[in-house]
Amino acid sequence: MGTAVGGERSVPRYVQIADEIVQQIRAGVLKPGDMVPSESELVERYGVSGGTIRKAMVEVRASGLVETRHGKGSIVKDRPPVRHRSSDRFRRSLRRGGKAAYLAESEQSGATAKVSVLYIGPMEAPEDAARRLGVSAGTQVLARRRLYFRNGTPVETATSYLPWDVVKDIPELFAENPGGGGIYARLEDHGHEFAEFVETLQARLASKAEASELALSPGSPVVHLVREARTTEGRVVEVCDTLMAADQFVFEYRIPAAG
Amino acid sequence: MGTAVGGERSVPRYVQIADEIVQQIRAGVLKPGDMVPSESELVERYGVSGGTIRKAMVEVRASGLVETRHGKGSIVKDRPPVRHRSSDRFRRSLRRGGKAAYLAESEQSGATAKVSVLYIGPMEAPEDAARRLGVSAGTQVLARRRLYFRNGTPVETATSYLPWDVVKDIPELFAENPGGGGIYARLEDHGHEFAEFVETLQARLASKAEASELALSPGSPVVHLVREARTTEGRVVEVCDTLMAADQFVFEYRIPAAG
DNA sequence: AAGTGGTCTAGACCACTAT
DNA sequence: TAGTGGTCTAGACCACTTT
Repeated sequence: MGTAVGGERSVPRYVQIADEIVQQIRAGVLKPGDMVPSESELVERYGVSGGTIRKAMVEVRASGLVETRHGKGSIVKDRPPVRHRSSDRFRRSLRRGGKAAYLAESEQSGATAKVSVLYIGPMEAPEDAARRLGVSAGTQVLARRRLYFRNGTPVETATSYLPWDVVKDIPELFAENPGGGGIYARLEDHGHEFAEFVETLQARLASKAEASELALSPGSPVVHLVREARTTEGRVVEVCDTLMAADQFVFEYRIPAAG
Repeated sequence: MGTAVGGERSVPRYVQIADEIVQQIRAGVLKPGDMVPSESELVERYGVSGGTIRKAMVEVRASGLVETRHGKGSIVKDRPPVRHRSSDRFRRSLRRGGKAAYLAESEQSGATAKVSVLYIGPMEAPEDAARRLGVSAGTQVLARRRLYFRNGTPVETATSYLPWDVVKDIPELFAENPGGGGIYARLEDHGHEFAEFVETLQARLASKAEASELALSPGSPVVHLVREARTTEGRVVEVCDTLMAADQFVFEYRIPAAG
């Protein structure tokens, strides 16, 4: 029945249990790849009801140390060193190497990387992208939608929007692999010289749909990053809208003091 | 009893209810300052048990649109236009104005801003800050710890660490108000010319302690930003470690394409 | 079929806030 | 004191995974 201890300690039992489990992971008692004991086993071990264990596991999941799958159980996640996403990645000199920024960065940090192309083709520009491109909402643009994997798990979705008049004469931009240096190199090949990239970031919790696309537990934080690529003529020729699992990325920006 | 509908719709009842409440807020049926109906009232209205409403309200809180206080209820939050934290804030020309970056930015977006100084004085450098400053851990440095408010609620904590040999001859750096242009202006007054600022950002969920310091619901996302201020001599003369409520900030960075 | 997590119930007691 | 959210229970049924 509803005994409800409460009076003794101010910290709730489910938090205590969650902390204990998290500590076991951090201390290495539970190693990456190990299964966390099942909820019914935890009910026995701690002598509490299922609901309490359930709440505790919600907390444990929020720590990001564990991944839970429905009929299976909870498994301790690998803790890959987070990827360093630097503003240097758009420097012209680093594009010459041939590899796209993502693959280069990932392999440098010793992880396997994969890109899966979800869609390349015409699309009516969403409102935000249209505004940034300087066209009216609903105008047809080229969309390039990708899903990025790291060590086999999806970590980032990205959709690039490019004005149709810019892309219509550049067939490489319709290919899955646009060639060495990525789409920015192709755009510069065709006379669009870049002046700067402007990135805006906002962190928030993933929606249900986003969480499932990135294989995150609900309530996981994500970073929403939108990049505008501006040419020396002052035109935005690409808007890239990306959503990233927050625990997989550290962002680095260098800001010159001059001016 | 445990009837457990389940079979009919795949989307759980508590999610449906949460979405309905969130929609009412977004549509303006519930306006900022309004109280959300009490949980027991929602139990009646939706004909479900308390536990289901409870879970729904957890979802609603996760949206960031609502603030819940214990014996009181849930109130619809003001949705101030998020503050645009631009990389321009460190340009020398914008420092001359006299105001510190934070106050200027906030007032520009029509919000009341306040800074509360928590501590200014000597401190043993934490490991991360020491490494970035190029001193050994535990070395004495000057720490300046502040709490920033926006419209009366805390949104950001920031701690600056500066090497003792740099600050010992600059008395203004020990004052609550270091004068026009902030500490960067004072450092330049004393011959430390800045070359660049390097910021690293990571988003994650707030710990229990952090949540209470920033008056956030547990499970709210925060952004951890660390800035290094580098002089033309290649020395890091300040490390600023800040923690921000994620929903209060949009970050903007401009990246030159040259190089 | 057995075991796992996911949803839901109906009711208890506690702690905080108002009056 | 009345009303609110916060914790907890004991048990039900469902959906997914594995054997």
